[in-house]
Amino acid sequence: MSQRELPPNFSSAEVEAPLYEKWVAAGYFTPDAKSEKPPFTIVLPPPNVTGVLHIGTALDHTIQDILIRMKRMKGFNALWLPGTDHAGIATQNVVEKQLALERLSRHDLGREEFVKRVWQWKAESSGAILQQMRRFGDSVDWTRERFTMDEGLSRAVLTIFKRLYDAGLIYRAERIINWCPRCMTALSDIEVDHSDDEGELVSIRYGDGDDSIVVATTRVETMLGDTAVAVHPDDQRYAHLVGKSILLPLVNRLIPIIADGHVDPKFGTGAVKVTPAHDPNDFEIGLRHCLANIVMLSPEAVVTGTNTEFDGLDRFEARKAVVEALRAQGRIVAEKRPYIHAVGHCQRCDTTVEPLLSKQWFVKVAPLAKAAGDAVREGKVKIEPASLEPRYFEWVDNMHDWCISRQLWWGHRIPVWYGPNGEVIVTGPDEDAPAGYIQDPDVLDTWFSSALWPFSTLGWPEQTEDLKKFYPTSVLVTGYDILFFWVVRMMLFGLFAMEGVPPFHIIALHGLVRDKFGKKMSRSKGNAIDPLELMDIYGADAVRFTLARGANPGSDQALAEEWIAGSRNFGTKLWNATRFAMMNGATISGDLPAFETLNAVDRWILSRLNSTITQVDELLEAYEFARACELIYHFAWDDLCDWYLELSKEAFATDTAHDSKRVLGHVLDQLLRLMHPIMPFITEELWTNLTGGESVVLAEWPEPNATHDDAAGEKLILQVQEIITEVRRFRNDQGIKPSQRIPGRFYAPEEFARYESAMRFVLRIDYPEEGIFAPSQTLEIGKFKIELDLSQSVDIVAERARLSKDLAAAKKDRETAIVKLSNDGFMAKAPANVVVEIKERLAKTDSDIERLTAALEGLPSA
RNA sequence: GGGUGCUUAGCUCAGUGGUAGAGCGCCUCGUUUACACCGAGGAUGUCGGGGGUUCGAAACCCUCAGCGCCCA
Repeated sequence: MSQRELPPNFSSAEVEAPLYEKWVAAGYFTPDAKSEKPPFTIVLPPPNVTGVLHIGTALDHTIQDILIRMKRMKGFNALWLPGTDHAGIATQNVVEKQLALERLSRHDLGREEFVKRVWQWKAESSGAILQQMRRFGDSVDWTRERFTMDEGLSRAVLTIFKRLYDAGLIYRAERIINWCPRCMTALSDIEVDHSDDEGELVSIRYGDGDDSIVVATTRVETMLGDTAVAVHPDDQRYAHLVGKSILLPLVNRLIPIIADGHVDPKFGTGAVKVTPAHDPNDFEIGLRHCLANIVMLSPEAVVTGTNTEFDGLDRFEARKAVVEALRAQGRIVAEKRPYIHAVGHCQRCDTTVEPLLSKQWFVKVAPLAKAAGDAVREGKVKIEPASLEPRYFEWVDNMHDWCISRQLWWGHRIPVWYGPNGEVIVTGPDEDAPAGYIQDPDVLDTWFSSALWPFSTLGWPEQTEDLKKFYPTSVLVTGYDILFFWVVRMMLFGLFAMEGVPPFHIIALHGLVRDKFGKKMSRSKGNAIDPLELMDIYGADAVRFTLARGANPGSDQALAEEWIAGSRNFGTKLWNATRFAMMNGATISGDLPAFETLNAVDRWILSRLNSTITQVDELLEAYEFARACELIYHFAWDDLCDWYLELSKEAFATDTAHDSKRVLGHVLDQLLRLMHPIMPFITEELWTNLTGGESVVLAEWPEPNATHDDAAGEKLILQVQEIITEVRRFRNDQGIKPSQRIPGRFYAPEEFARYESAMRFVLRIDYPEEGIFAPSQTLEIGKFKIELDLSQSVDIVAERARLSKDLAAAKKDRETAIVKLSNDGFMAKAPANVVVEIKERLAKTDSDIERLTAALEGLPSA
């Protein structure tokens, strides 16, 4: 093992990429399914093939990599399985846009050619995010990379579809679905984003005279498809009209007035128009009253089949035209404008979604959702943090049937075939439909195949070695924002396909990354942060540490570039500390000297290391990444750099530090291991240089050592720190430059004697020269006293201010303590250790006050 | 409308009953045998308002106010 001197700075740009390739080439990230080691599995939430690494993904990956790297170091057979999602609509849109540049539509190519074209696009231009993951340091197993449309996963899709169909859990029906007139496909509820938009609430009078009734709507054009007017059964205002019919304006069709308990008599006039083919609530009313369903919009959202002048108009043009026509008839009773109401938009293209009656395939979710809810209720699956459980239950307990058919070409084609005489058959893998049967043209919702991800990627439905070894997965890490899109669906299908074995033991949810003021990032606001740019400037480690440091379970975090710079600075600090340690001979060879034989500074840093290891391990296991990072940061920067190295410099300089070299080597070795999951690159570079080992990726995770717990030693060093801080404060208040050396004499209790030279070194206080030493100032800190010979006169005013401030603080502390101790209730009820603590505090303030008062009186008057 | 959070230093946030914390920012000093991407020192808070429980409340309960998210 040969140690070389490190350069003065860590060059992330040069070092990171080669390190990553070294890891991959060495096969560190590829677990062996035959290994006897216990498995630990995470499946990567598959990014869209069209995707890039944005800041939210970076957080998600940071957390997963921390867990995987830690478990790998702990001796688990750790698998982090990567892959991508075919992302039906998103990908189809990308390729359609390309075609548009050639003035072609997908219909010009035809289905087969178009799909070929998408595959070609995937082969050529997808996978940017996979390269970005390498730069980020993700320790995924690339040999197991999967794609939701590769052959194995497609077999899984066919298998589960058939099983669900045979179990009666997939059916085809006419229902109101969300229709995107631009994408020309159905959408599931969660693919629709609701926003409060400005619209217009129009009140229209149907009928005339005593038999007229006023209804209100924001989608006036749908009145062309009305088949009833509904009122509440108990509403006396309309009791005389129920059962009668009324003439629908413009269309001149007679429609019934019905009573239905669903109508809210307090909203508007208490009467509503019923358009069963264009509104989910109206559809339900229609079913209860056997109303006709009149579809009055084409798939392009153009008015059609109403036999009115409005046929051929786009829905928004028709809205205006119908209002004008009604106005001409004097039927507009009121117009409220602007009227803010929730409007659904297509998640992919933002087009206003149209609720439309349509024949689609659905998953019957009730029994599946019950099982998914129970798995969490029974504790088979834990949600971290538990505070997000109510959201999960709220969703699974009220889940609507899931519309799974999409009128797209890119995706898993629905394995249903229709025979010449209306037969319907479903084909599993390796099954063919009889001749003359025609396959359903639609494809499945993208989330249908992603719902299988935790087991389809491991080889299911085959009983592969991987499946046996790595299922169920250990923990699923994702943002709470896709709990419903994805996590719930994996629960539904996983429990069904795997006979009640849930797809993961733990669901660990994190929040969203926001800008430095806590606002949502968006391109339009210009506050979006690009992790790739930041990696270029500060390195992947800095981005990772910043994200981990902000990751409190389940809650959002704010992010600013200067905080990433701070993390980079932390890396540099660690780099220089290790560099300095190596220059001073820090080593890991030989046994660690017996703890009792070490000096208190060495014992102290080992004791601090020990509690840091213990707590960081607990916190990481509890998904408390922010708190774990905080502890690491303070141990490394404050304890190690600012105190241990400073207090040890004198010994290193005089080469009296044989044991300390071994201790320092040990501390750095352990610290670098502890930090490696969070900052993999810099720790690898430092650790291999320090130890000569092959790679910290494979190093064992630090174990706490109970024999290194040293409360007494920690207390002693704490006092040393207090003394040093007090003297520094004095020097600072007196305007004495840090570099100026001062003669001084120490009067210290026995236990400090051993550290006098270290303290003198740090404080720049020289031993007094006999005969010349003329003390002009005395400082007392507890039982510790220093006499200083100040060549210049003491700044009396500054010194009085300093002492007065301390005196005031001591008096205030004394008051607080006395109030407590003279309180009978406190004395009777407070626990003994608290009482003792307060008494000690009182004693300390008493002596401080005495000392400070004397010192103040001893000052010459100004 | 239903559910669920949040309100602590200038900013972003930790802190689940025992003397209020961190990072960044701010002020002063500084070419110390690692590091200026640094060091030393310092300033800054009636912990949203009010009430209650308790010997003791930033923390537990009630209430009011403001902000947010999810679902309808």
